[in-house]
Amino acid sequence: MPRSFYARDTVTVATDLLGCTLDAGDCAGRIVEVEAYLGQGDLAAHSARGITPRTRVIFGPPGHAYVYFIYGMYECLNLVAEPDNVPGCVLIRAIEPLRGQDLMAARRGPALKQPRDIANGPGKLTLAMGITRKLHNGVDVTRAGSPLTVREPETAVSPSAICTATRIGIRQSAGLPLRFFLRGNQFVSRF
DNA sequence: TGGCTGATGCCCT
DNA sequence: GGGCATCAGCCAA
Repeated sequence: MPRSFYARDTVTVATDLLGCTLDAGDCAGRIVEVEAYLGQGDLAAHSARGITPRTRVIFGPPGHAYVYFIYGMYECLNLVAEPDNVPGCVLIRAIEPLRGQDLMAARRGPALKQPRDIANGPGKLTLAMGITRKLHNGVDVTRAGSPLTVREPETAVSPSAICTATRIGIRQSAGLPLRFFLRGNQFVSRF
């Protein structure tokens, strides 16, 4: 997807990312669940307290990856939205595996029981796809040859197929309807 | 089936 | 030093 795709308001980018193919080179999947983190009035967003060494990329140009470390052991992937200097990003929470399933399952390790659990959560997704701060934070996902790219949906997503809910695992601004997922998809983390 | 908890490290106050 | 955009295993029902 071109940079203009990401240079829009965060909620629009979030819903339009549903159905897109996320490609990490040796594996790929269909985005089925996302959350929007806004620049203003959203205390759950890392950008809520301004620019810090960690949040710098969220304030940078759109179409870049923001990867952060959480709970001492997990990485989470976001895609930066909004024009340059305006904060806003989309957390990628779950994918439906399309390519490299065996590799992803191997990366997840022996704890993995069912195929649907390969990447149905932000920490599982980055582990399965080999996404890390060291390799992926700040990379331009619109650049050909980037270690992380996004393509338009293989099958179109109709607006009626998108469910809206509150975000998972946050305390502040918890009531905002900023989580979006594909209706009935078995690879979503929570229905 | 659902709730609780330990693991574990970084960021920011 | 407190809190955190998580996960898996354990326990009680």
